[in-house]
Parts: sequence; C-alpha cells; structure tokens
Amino acid sequence: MKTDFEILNFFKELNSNCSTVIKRTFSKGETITTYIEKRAQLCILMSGTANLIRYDFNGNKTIIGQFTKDEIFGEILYPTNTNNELFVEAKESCDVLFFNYNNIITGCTKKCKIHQELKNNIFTLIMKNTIKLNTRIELLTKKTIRDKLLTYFNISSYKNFDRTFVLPFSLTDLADYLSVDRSAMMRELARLKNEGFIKKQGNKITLLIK
Amino acid sequence: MKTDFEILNFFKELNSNCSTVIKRTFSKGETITTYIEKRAQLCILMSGTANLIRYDFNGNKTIIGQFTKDEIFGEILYPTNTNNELFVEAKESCDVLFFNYNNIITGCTKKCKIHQELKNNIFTLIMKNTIKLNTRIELLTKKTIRDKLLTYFNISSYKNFDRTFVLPFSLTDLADYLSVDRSAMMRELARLKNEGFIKKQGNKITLLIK
DNA sequence: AAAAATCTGTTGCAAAAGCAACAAAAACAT
DNA sequence: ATGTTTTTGTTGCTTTTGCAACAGATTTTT
Repeated sequence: MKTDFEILNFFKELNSNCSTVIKRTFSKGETITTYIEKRAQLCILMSGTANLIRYDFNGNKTIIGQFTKDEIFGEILYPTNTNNELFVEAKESCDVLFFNYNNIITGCTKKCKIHQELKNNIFTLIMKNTIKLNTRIELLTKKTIRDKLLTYFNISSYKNFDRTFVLPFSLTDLADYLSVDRSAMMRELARLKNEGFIKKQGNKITLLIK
Repeated sequence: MKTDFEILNFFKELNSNCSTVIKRTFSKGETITTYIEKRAQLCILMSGTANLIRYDFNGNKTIIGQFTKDEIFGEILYPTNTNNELFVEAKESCDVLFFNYNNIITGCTKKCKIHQELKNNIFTLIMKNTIKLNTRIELLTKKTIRDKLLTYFNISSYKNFDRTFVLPFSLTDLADYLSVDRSAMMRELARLKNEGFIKKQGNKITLLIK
C-alpha cells in the first residue's frame, strides 16, 4: 500500500484540468461542507485539521469526528438515516480538495492519464479511513473509561515506537474522541497516575505498564 | 452507486479463471479467517452470517463485529496495532470469496475484462462498509443505553420504512453490537416499554414516539 | 499589555451501568 | 420425544459515570 507521503504528493500535483477536482482554502471556524445535501461528495484534507460536528435538536454541539492532513471525508461515506445536521468545520486553516464519487468511478470526460491513479489513491485513502474507524470502534466498545484510556495509550505507544508520546490533541478532544465525560476522564487519569500506570506531564504521557 | 443486488450478481458470476479470487464454503462454527498474518486479504461474504471475535489475554470471547451477505471484511481493513487475536467465525453456513488487495489494485496478470468492474465493485463495498462503521460509531458515542437503543430503533424504522420492524439478530447480539451489558439493556428495554416509548413482542419492535 | 476564551484539574452528588445469579422460555440437537 | 444449549427476562448490590460547579493555568485575540 502506498505511504501517506506518496499519496499526498500525488494530490498536490494533481492537474486541475482533470475535470473532477476543485481546490479551496478555508480559515479557522469556516464550514468546509455539510452532510445535508446528497451530491456524492468526497473531500480530501491537504493541510490543517477539521471537526465533524453534530447539532442535535436542542442545539447542543457535539464533535463526532476529527480529520487531519491526508484524510478523506464527505457525505458519501456517511449514513443518510439520521436527521441530524452534520457540518465539517475548519479547526485551523485548511486546504481541501473536492471530488464527486461518480466521476471517480466512471472516469473523467477528458480521460486524463492520471485518472486511474487518482482512483487507486482514493481507494487507498478510504481503506485507511476504514482502519481509523475500526480503531475508534475498538476503543468505544471498551466498557470502562480506564480501559478506553489504556487501550488508547497502548495504540499510541505502539504507533510511536515509544512508551512516551504526546497526545495529538487536547484532553478535551480526547474525551470527545472516546465519548466520555471530560471530568470523569480527568478523574480516571488522576487515578491511573496515582496507581502508577502512567506518568503524565500535560499532554505528554508515559505508559509504565506492559 | 450500484445496488447490493447488482454487486452480488457480479460476484456470483465472477469467472474463476480471473486469477485473483478463491471461493470457499464454511459450516457453522468454522473459522473463516484470522487477522493475525498480514497478507492483504479481503473477503466477501456471499451468503450466511459471521462474527468477528476477539479473545483477550484472559481468554474472554467478545463479538466485536458482525457480517452478513454482501459484506466485505478482512485483515487489510483492520488496524495492526492491537495484540489481540481476531477471528472471523461462521455463525451459520457461509460462502466466502477471498481476494488479495494488491492484485485488485494492480490488475490481474490475465488482464481479464471484468477486472475493472471488479475493482469498482470492491470499491463500492468498502464504501458501504464505511457507512456501516460510521453508523455504529454514531450509536456507540451515545452516552446512555436508552439513547443507544432509541437511536438504533430510529435507524431501523427509517431503513424499514415502517415504525415496526424485526431485529435482524438476537437481543444478546444487539447488546454486543451496542457494547452494553445485556441485562442492563433488558432493564432499559423494559423501562422503554413501561413508559410507552416502544411496543415489543419478542424481536418485533414498534416505535411509538417521533 | 490587557481582556477574553479555552483548557486543565478537582470534587460532591445523583443517575446509570455493570456484574452476578437465577428461572423460565425457546431453539437446537440427538 | 427428550435432553441440551442458547436466549430472554428479572432483580439486588456495587461500581462507574455523568453532571454541575468552580478555580487556576494557558492560549488566543484585540
């Protein structure tokens, strides 16, 4: 499978006379897209970070997903069966590519040479996204906050080849990601620290157990 | 996007002299595949149902995913960062197609005509799988069992075009799917019934509220 | 440099969920 | 048809979690 680096480079150099792509830049707080209309949209985040946000009928805002560089998202990957309104909001300045799924499958009208590669790369990004979703499900299915945290820390240390790692986002974001109450999570973190499972200085965590 | 029916027919007729596919049948209880070795495997379930099962270090068995007809699975879609042993086990008799991801991306050596269509169909199945995973995440991120159940019921009734629907699996399986304690879920179901939110006769549920 | 907004950390209390154990019903197998 | 296994349904008790509220630290904005 291609590396993120190779794929990102492909998209950077993607010639815009290939009819299937639009490039846009968004500044912090702007809405990149919504999942309301159904137009088979696929988006690739070239730089920056963005949140997938749900406003429920009470107007409560919930962060239900986070996207970073190289990641793919868009309403075509999302179920239509909820009546919630979903928005993707730039958390910081973002460069985004927009595609249409049908154009990708059928091939663009100009039959540009790179179209085949485009398809393969999007394929690969969607597979990576699947792995990301399965990882999150693995965490969400753990029954206790402690288990969620320890599993998350294990995965992080595995990825980082080091028992010590820095969280890629704030503790508030981590609570959203694990779908637990932030204060309850902080309490559990304090316990893990007291009981000698972890060391913690700000967002830098060290796992002290296997 | 193609319908499940069209895709299933394509795979049924997939000529086996296309080098990329192997077909096998499994009877109830047999292990279809494991996610231990890394050989870029992708599997399509042609008939039957199967469970994705984890045995943790204590030997506890947990059902972490369920697959039915037309669905795609396989270790290539799953993160490598956990040291758990994962198995896909036939819950009933199953017909399964096995592919290799790299063969699909690069094209088979015989350059058979249907290879392009094969790729598109697998692409589509993976997208459907993404939607399925996002649906489950939506449920798992709900904070209470009541919220999980009501959201699940809403989605089911939406899909079924009817406030009344039959669960596609047992209540025990539903508890696994929502990752909650079965007895706690039963308690909550009883409350929802008493409070007039639902009607329930065995696995047949009717939503009585919006 | 000051003001505003966000994030971190802590705690008491109430609500929710997990666990364990058991009996009855239903499904499956011999 | 009979015995076995799985599923459903219920309940008491304990643990975990969410909620609310607050203070201090840090970051961002003006």
